[in-house]
Amino acid sequence: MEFSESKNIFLQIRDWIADQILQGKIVAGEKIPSVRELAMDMEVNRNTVMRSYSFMEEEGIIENKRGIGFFVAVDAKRNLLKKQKQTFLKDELPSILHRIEVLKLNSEDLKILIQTIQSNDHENQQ
Amino acid sequence: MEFSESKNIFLQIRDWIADQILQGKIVAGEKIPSVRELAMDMEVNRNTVMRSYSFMEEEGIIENKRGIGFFVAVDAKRNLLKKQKQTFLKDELPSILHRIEVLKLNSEDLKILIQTIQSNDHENQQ
DNA sequence: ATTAGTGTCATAATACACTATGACAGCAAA
DNA sequence: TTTGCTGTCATAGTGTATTATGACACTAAT
Repeated sequence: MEFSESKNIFLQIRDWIADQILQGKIVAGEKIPSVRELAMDMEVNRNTVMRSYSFMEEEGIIENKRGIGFFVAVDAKRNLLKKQKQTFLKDELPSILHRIEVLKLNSEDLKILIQTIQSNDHENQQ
Repeated sequence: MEFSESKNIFLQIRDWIADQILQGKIVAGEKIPSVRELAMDMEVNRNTVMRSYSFMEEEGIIENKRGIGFFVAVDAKRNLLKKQKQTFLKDELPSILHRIEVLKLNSEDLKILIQTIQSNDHENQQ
């Protein structure tokens, strides 16, 4: 995995796992990679992955079974959706809006963005 | 100034100055705060501000006059606009799109976003 | 010439993310 | 019971952002 320089690695790992859950690639009750295994795959230290997992455990999106490993919590996806939606609209969107205003980006520059939003309008199921 | 934990302070200072320039609050040729002064205002070390300024000098958006201070470069605004526009569309927009897809945010959730974009459509000058 | 304001350089100390490694306990299967 | 997975804890080392200070050269104004 390729990491960004500007953000802590253990948070990027967390974000990656969370994204897997939101995309449905990992479902509730399913086991996630062991600390050692993921550390190997991502060419990262065990302690760093451990930190990500501890962090996610406190958030309640994964749970530990002693001697076995970590598993996706039952309401992980629902909680992640709620929390991230709130974070995005409240914290990230304002800076995005400011960016768009300052850079004077118009409908043509952001055609893909508008298309993406509109395609979500036609999906009312859940 | 309030700093985010996740990003380097000297980069946040750079972003702040760049934003002032893009907004036209500081114009070409104008003097920006001295290293010591800005450090005081932002409650940050001199060396940290110095790092921001050195960084911006390498980028060509500010210039130094020995013994006097730093000044906004002539093409600073134009260069910043070009560079940031490119960075936004190429690096940041993709992750925003992915976020919108995963969180299934629709036109109603992002009403303000769409309005902001459309208001830029009616500004064809510059 | 003196004073005060500029940037600049050097040094040391602090804080923290990340790494490297070893050791130990719990669990499951052979 | 042994083997091989799990997580967990402890310890030490590295790199780097940030802080804290001091000192020096340049410029402008008195």
